[in-house]
Amino acid sequence: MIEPLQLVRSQLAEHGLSMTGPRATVFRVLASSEPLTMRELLQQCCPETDRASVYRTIGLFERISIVNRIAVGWKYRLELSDSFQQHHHHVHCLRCEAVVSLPENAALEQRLQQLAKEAGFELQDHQLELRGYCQNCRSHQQTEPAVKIIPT
Amino acid sequence: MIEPLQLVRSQLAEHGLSMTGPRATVFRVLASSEPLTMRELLQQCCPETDRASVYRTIGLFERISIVNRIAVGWKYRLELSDSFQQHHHHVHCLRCEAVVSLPENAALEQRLQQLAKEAGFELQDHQLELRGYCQNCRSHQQTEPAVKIIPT
DNA sequence: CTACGTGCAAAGAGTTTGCAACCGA
DNA sequence: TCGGTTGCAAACTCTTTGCACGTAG
Repeated sequence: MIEPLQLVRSQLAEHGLSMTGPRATVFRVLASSEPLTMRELLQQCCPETDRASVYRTIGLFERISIVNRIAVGWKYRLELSDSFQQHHHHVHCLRCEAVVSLPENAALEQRLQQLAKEAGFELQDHQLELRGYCQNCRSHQQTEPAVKIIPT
Repeated sequence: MIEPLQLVRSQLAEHGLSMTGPRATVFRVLASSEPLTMRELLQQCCPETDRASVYRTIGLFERISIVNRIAVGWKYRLELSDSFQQHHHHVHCLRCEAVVSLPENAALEQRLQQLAKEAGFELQDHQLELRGYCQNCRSHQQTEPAVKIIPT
């Protein structure tokens, strides 16, 4: 992997756009961790960078394929695209909320390709999220009432 | 399949809650179509029913597993849970936005189970979204510029 | 120099909450 | 009757936009 920031700079240049402070900040923050929520990203970028710029940068990065929005639960998170890290999926612990990356799996990818084809679709992209309980949470799990009542 | 509304009524009863007009409306609307965005659901329920009640009902239905929020793109949509329709996944056309249900696929489900297990997770649930171009859109597709510039 | 970018403030969506009136079992 | 429910309005959170100033190439 070459200097990733340079890759971003050149992607921007291809579109006649330039590398700037806010863009570098957003990239750096995303590069340093697991997928982030927008809230977390904002917390790490502001007030050094304005919220609006973070939103604009994310929008731009998505359009030129530097960033992906992925679904975790029904909320989205942001992570660098497959140009910056290997294609992968996530497992998400329903108790501790941990998000873990799964190793790439060629057989799975191939099967999905096949599935789409059978439905008459030309597959461009996909996202998969597994949800369950991680090893740690399973051992510390307390017994739960059979029927949970959570009104309103 | 028995009268689905009765099933909802009994699920509610189990939690000491009751079937009401707004709840029936939300259920009926969801039962009659492909996964809806919250906006679409609101359009079909209001003003007959208040927005707040729709939100509250969806929240409740999720907690007692009548409704699922699924990710389509990075936005969510609402659909009835697997108690009311067979477990399935979706393909989503990137051009015409159509959302199509895929037939259940046992081999795939099994493989996912396996994958999670290898990562030390006990799989509870999962969601998969395929994205691509449907047959129709592929034939009508126009040539696109190699590099799209979409500033700001 | 000039088009692209930024911060700030205000406007817009989308969603939640407090409260008094209402209703289903 | 008595909690659970609802409508309404207000409050909040998240995201987008207009504009004048700043800046990379």
